[in-house]
Amino acid sequence: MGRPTIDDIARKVGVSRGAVSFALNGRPGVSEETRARILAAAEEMNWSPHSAARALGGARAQAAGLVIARPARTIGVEPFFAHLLSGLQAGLSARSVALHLLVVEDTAAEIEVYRGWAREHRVDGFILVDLQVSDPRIAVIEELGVPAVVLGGPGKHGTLSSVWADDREAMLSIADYLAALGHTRVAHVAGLPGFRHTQRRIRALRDASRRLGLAEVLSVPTDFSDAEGAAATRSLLSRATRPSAIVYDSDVMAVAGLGVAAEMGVKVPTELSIVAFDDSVLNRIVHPALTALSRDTFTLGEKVAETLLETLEEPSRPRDVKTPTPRLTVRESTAPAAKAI
Amino acid sequence: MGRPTIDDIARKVGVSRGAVSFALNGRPGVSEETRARILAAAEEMNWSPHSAARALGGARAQAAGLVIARPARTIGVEPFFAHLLSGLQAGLSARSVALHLLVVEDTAAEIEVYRGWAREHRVDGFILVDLQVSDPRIAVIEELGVPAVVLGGPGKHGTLSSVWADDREAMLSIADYLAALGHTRVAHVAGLPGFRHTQRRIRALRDASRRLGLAEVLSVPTDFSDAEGAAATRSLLSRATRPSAIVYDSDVMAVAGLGVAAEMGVKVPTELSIVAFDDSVLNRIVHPALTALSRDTFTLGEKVAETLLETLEEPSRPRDVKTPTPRLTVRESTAPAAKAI
DNA sequence: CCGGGTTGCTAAACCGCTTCAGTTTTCGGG
DNA sequence: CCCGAAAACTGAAGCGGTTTAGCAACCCGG
Repeated sequence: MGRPTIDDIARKVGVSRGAVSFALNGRPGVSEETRARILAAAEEMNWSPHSAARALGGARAQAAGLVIARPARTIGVEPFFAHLLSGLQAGLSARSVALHLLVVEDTAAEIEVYRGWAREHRVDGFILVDLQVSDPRIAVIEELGVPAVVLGGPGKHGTLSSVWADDREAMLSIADYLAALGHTRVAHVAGLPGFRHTQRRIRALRDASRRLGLAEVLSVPTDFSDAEGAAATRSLLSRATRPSAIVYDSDVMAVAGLGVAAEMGVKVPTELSIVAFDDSVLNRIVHPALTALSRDTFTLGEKVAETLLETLEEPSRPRDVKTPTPRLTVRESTAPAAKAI
Repeated sequence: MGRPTIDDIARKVGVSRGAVSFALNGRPGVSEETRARILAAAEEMNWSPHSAARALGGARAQAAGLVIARPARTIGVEPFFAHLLSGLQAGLSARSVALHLLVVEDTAAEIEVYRGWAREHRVDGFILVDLQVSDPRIAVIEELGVPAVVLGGPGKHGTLSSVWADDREAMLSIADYLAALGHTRVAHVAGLPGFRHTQRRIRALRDASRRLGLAEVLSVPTDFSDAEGAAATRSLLSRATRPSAIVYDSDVMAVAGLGVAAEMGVKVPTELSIVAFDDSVLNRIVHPALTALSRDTFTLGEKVAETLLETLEEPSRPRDVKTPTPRLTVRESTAPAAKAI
């Protein structure tokens, strides 16, 4: 015989199907005594609900959807996503909600997937990452009427929940630290200019440099790849007055930059300080180890999961969660600025 | 009004529900003319099937399950999984099969998830990774009667399909290359001894060293972490007669090892050659760039997806797919052995 | 012109669970 | 001891598809 159904249990216990359903879902309508017998029988028969059948009656699909729009081969270069995923998992699986994951090439494809999944009732909610400056996805999700949480903020995005860390404040703390070390010529190898957090970081650094009286900050946008990170570094270090400190928007680019410094004979940290805006093993295993902003991506993922679950419960009340501002982990790649060039 | 259902289409076209189902699924039972009208209506109404409803009637869930049993925080340290995921996605989404992903702490939990997902009909098939020496999961999956493909081979695993690369041959090619460079004292920083591929690599290297007349090879097992990779390297380089070449079972450990060499003043590649058994940006961005065995993990993922889809079609006939043996990409970390110590 | 096989379609059952309108039982208050 | 309300439970409808049995119309050969 196949998997046991709710009917099998009903027959065995000698009650109706409805009663079994009530008992198994902890709703009123059955006596405690009957409930206990039903639960025992279910346990004994090793029953578990057929997820599809449940989802049919308009109920939850018990799944969340995450679509990542990046060229497939570049994914996983940074540990960021993997950590985020782990955290998401941890948060979701606690309530046995599964994660539907898809990697697509671009935002257009991403939006199509949202449409499809919503129509097919495959998921109960979405998680949006890589928030863009003027993000077309927000409107679509709102139109679909599916709960969602946006990673990256700050502030609400229409009716959607959001979870965010204060990139601005984080960048300011880096600037403060470098200024305190005596650096005046600070450069910035940024990420994709279309991303919201890239813009926030660029602006924060510029503001800080004004306040601290640093020379004009140079922010170079890249596509987050190691190749562009290296290229940007090469160009920065080739300038007549080269920067004494560089902030990188990702760990991969920071490591690539470190390599370029070595290649060009620029000593780290005596001649050049390096700070990565993201932490992972990568920063630890190179020499010198890189000073980095440690945000706990795993916990961030958990937070996102939690927020999504809450939003599912109460779709009418979107959340706005700020996560702790990441702190600087100082390692060997930062030192006081050299007196002369 | 909510999403259109098959009934709406039937009403609109003026046929029965069954006819619509036939038409939409390309089965005989309707005339070409009616079929065309139904398809047009479905298109116009922007209909798509409710996945749960479909899954109910015993049909496919259109999802594959992947459970990874590793401590959540260590996941994503290596790009391997991310690349594999991307490839899987590419392969599965071509036929719009989704991927159910879960990260758990250990094999026991992993097995529980398989049981649950199978009972709940959440997935049509499983993908097993990190094949262990005597793997308890195989028997469980077989007992559950759910199609699956095992990544890591060689050979069939009971009734399950498998996809594998020839680790043995790959390791032999590394040994041959190192021997040709004149290295006689080769060491090996291996991965988890419980994994099948770790054992195969260790054995292959030992066999090769006999054949090539190298000194006894030292294989040090680790947990794949950068910390243990560094520790193993430190211990190897502290020996009275230290190795002139080290092969690492992962890129992360290789980079960590490179760091230790620098820390101990051992010059790479003049005094020590380093080879990584796995390739990624990591190997490219450090200096010197690491010679590595490049397996195309993305394509591997695609292959796994493809194999799973085939197995779903014909569960009775398990596949056994061998992928191309990875090739050595030589960079700057390998050189002829120094004449004297 | 009739019998038998196709073809094209309909109606209804079914998948496993939830939910809701009722019905029966229990129980407390007057 | 009766009445009404609450509690416990039943039975059936419904969710959105697939599938099967059945039926009418048509085609063809003898």
